[in-house]
Amino acid sequence: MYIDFIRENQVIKPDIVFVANLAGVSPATVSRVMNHPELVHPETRRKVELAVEKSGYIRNRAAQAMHGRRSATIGLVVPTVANTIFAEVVQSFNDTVSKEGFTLLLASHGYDLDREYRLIRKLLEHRVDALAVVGLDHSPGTFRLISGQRMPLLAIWNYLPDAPLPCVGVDNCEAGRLAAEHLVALGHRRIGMVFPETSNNDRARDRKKAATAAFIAAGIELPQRWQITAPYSIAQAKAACLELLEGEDRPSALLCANDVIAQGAIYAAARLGIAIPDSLSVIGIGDFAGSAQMEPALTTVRIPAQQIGTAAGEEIVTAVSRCDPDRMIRRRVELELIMRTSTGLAPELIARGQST
Amino acid sequence: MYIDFIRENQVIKPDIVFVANLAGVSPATVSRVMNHPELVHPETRRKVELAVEKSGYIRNRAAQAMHGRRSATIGLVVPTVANTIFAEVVQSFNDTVSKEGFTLLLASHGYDLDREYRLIRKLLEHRVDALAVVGLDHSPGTFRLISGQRMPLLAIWNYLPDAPLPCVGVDNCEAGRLAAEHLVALGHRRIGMVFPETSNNDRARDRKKAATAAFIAAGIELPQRWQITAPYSIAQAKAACLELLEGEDRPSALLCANDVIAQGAIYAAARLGIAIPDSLSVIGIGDFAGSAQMEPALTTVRIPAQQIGTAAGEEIVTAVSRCDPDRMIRRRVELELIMRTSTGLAPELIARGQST
DNA sequence: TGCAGAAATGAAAACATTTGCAAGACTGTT
DNA sequence: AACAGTCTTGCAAATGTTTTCATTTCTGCA
Repeated sequence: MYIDFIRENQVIKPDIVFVANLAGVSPATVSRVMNHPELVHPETRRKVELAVEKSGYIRNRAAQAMHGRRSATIGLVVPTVANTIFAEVVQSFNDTVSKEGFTLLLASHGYDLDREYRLIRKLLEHRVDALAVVGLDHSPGTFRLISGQRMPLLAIWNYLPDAPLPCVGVDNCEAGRLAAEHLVALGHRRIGMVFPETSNNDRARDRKKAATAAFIAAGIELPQRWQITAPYSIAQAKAACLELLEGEDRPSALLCANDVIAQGAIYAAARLGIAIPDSLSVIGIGDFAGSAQMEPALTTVRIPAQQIGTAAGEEIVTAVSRCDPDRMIRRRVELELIMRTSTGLAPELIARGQST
Repeated sequence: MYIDFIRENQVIKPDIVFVANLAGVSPATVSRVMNHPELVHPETRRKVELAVEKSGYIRNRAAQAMHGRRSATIGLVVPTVANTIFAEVVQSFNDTVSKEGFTLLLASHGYDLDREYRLIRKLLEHRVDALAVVGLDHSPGTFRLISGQRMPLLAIWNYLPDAPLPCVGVDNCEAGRLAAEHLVALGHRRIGMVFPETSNNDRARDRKKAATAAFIAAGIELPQRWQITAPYSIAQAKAACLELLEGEDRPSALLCANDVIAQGAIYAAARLGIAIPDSLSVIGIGDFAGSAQMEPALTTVRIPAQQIGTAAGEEIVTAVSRCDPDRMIRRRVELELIMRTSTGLAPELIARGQST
């Protein structure tokens, strides 16, 4: 099919002037057909489109980007895509911006903020039209880097009223508080918490702080031996919870940093034959895919990942098209406590209920 | 900090000539410092690096790509990233190519091959240095499009000895066969299968075909009422399995297209109080994150996603650096049956064992 | 000191496109 | 038929790099 364009054993990659010649017009006209079709006469347009078709021309975005125009790419930096956690938000964000003609440049740093800095630099080298990052916690270098650029930047997943960055997401403090208050309302007073290392993760940090505050406000003590650390991995969370739950002296409820950890906790309980929710309540945060279907179904604070991804995509697309990098929107997405069957009244209350 | 570079209220984005002037060298030298540092005198190099630092210069990959050099991007097209299915492979693929300085352009088509075509076109516009796609099933347009490009292309996830594309992955026929033979070996003869729509999904199709063949070879009939369809969603798979499993006339084993569906099946059984594996065996394919930790732990055919992602990343990086688009490697990654607690002897056999 | 060869640098062309400007081709009106 | 205005289109400059080639500078050796 492309045999016409092979000369002297050399494959000619059709460029805009090749197409122009083929159509009998100037390169400028071809460019206009690609970018502002309304400016060219319908008949000419048809001729050009035919030539494009015939030559198999694929326009070069690099050259376009070089001209100061848009690169039609958007950078997205996430801690990881391997877990369910961000996969959904990546998906819906991608869908949204893709619909508007943008392509996603994805980078993941594995909760390493130095690596994040380097990745963002690389994305800037590619002249992404906008940049989305997860969370509000970033290295000083990162903040310096992006403040030097005149480019829309958006933090997703987190919301804070006084965030230093435009953001679309949820209030993680509220998430922690909601989860804690639910356990308090059910009468639990012997409470364990399972969180990952919070030093590079503002989401986990906020949740933990707020949950702790809520418990203390309710006059509940949080013994150190029930505060454990596990990364966002079902396997490691399950292992950590097994250790915590075996033996007699265990909490009556577990507040988990997210649903992945909560899943691990539930499996650990199942393994040990601890009845949920009768002997142990487990609450997560996130409401990831599958949490609702588990048996027992997981009580959790729903973070509408899809909604966040879509909203973030919309915000970033409008920011790019308005060419207004300083638009400081902060959009808050609502949380919701989803009560399912993994939490129940504290065993103490049940016992008392039975004895009366 | 960048105040030096603001003139007449106009922010100057430092380009290579700006840096060159600042360092008192020519643009060519700056370019060399960035790309072939060994060619420039250490002292000059230091001066340039200082100027780069001072000006906050970020090199423009678009301009670089335009020069026919590499764009330093690799395109990856997946059906979806929302499920656990491909998330792991995306992650390890990204990690691998990122280590070599490439950035990932990600696109997802939601199992729509026409959309896949359009996305690939867009990636070509961005002049990705190489392209990876999932599976060997693609539209004729896609095949035509990529065969016209002289660019490394790699199919990941699937392996076929006579694949029309270079590929790195597993043999899905073998996966289906392994799963089926395991159930046969356990004595099951009343077998149900839960698969998604296979028209746009060669992986599911191969698995199903091979499993069916294995059952038939073992003289097992597959009544239509036990062959059900459910997409790769825990919720929908659970719903479909609930319907299949309630009532008396149900199979003794379920072969699921992947672990997501198997999870749904297990939850459905749990909901109905069907004992696994005593009354029902469930086998999946994939061994996704969490499958090992479930209670009961899922018996499955392990697809080493991480290994595939890494291997694919390596292959594609060498293909790019060798500039050899016609390198037709086909790399097969080994499957492994992982026996856990979700499968057991057929109830009929247990009963007979008890009666003797 | 002179010279060959190596090392370091600069000048300028090339890459594929977009767009401001200007010119040419129409349209309808007087 | 002349003219003003509107549509179309082409010319050419500009975009930010890389790289070839040529030139200059340096090094070691006679």
